[in-house]
Amino acid sequence: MCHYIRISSYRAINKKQHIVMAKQITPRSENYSQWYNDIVRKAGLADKSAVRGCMVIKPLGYGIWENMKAQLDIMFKETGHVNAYFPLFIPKSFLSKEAEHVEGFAKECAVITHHRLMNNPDGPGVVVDPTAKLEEELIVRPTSETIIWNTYKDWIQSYRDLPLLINQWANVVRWEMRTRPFLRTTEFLWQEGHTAHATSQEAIEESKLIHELYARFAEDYMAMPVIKGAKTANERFAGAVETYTIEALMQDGKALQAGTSHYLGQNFAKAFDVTYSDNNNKIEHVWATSWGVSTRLIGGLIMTHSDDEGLVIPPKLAPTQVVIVPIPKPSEEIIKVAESITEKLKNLGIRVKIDRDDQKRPGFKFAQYEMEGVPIRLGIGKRDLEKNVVEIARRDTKEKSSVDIEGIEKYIKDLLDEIQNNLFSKAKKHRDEHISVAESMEQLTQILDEKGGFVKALWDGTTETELAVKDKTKATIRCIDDENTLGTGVDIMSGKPATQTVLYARSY
RNA sequence: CGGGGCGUAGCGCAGCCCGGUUAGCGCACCUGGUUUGGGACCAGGGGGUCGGAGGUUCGAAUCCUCUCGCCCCGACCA
Repeated sequence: MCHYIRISSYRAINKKQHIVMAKQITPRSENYSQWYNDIVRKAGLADKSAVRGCMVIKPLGYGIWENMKAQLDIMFKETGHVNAYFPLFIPKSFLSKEAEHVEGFAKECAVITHHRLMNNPDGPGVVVDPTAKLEEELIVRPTSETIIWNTYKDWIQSYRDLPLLINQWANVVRWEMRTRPFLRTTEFLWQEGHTAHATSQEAIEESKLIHELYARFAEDYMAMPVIKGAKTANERFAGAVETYTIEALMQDGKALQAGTSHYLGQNFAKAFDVTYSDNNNKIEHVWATSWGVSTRLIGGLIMTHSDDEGLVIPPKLAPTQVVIVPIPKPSEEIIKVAESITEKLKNLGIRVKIDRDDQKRPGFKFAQYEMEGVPIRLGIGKRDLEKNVVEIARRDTKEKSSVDIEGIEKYIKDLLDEIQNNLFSKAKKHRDEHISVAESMEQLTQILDEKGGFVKALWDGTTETELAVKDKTKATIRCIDDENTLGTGVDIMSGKPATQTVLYARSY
């Protein structure tokens, strides 16, 4: 049976509409970061808040996060992890126990010094009560390694207690100089896994397992292709022996670090004196990992798929996958059909919504749902019902077609998969087209300026060279190429012998 | 913290330079009507201590001083 009766495109829009739309959302070509801000605000993902650097995550943004969280949580549990929850506050002294760790985070910590307010004796309002000063200040966690390892000390005695595989869903605070919605906010939501192992080998395997898991999540669920690799010493997490990263490429050619998994060696075990007895009753320090992804992923999602009409959400993460719009507005007859389709879709686990508003006109709603990134829109009007069809519009290609109501649920289920796959292929094509090779600094600079994206080059392995390149080009080493594609030769910056291939990019 | 810019209705802005009726416009909102297959139209209506404090003046959104906040660009970073 052929479902397609008519295919048309609504890419062509008249001049007046162009002007109307331009008022609503800045085109990417004009100003990419303004476009990003417009998407966040106008699609209703997040709002500014009264607090500097902090955002209100609105239902659409939070719905995407909930879907990400639900899937990641399944994946963590499938790999043997369990959830727990540790305090928001960390005693100041904990932070300084691991030298590199405190070095990395000290400059961006919110500090609690008092625990009570009082009426202002000199006027209206309240002031901090000076007598309520804390003996030891508390830090609002920028990450939880320290409080968790302080706890693990009591939990781990024997090799039988290992491995300890714990994740927590939490909020953290990092007092950044400059913030951007989702990409870098003062407070953000994330998950942080913290595991303890009996051997170095096991801990390394764990960190690689999660690295792999993150890449799978990014590609299969977010439809966001990523490059996997290790960070350089300079870019490593404060306190880690090795940091594995997934790096995505945004539409403007800048890279985004989308998730990191750290092998911590025995650094935290030693700092917090976490030891276990092995099966020979010998005392050893445990080996550790930590790993996290945050609401930053939503920023990555936006800059991977969305367009000048608004947000585009991959079906697997879309809070609403299908919206049904009665045309021109709800009637008893249309609602009856809509509800019957809804029922069938829900039975297949598809998230569907009927627009029951009777005020706005269809054109307005179409534009609105495109702005909000709903993957599939069904239009049902009298004209369709006469032919027993509905109009299907897909968000990714903006194609419209008429499809028989009979068997529509299967058609939609397949179409959701197709959209998911199409978004991934499109993003992958863009990413692949933006991986270049530079054999000289001139080439590197030229590629970064004209094309953007990842640029492979040989590196001599020194931080000095890495920083010199950053100074010259604003690009950093996003990760070390696992396969060392370029083999051996000389570093493009220093001219010294080089045995490692790295990927440079300007990044968020 | 450096360099730019901006605070006037929920949002976007004009007015300020050159002080002078009742502070205005678009969107949004409310009411009524006509409409309704790609962002409807007409009519009526509500909403403002002009970021805050002080000053100059008969009179301040407008001039002066101080202050608070925000945005963009850098350094920092997931």
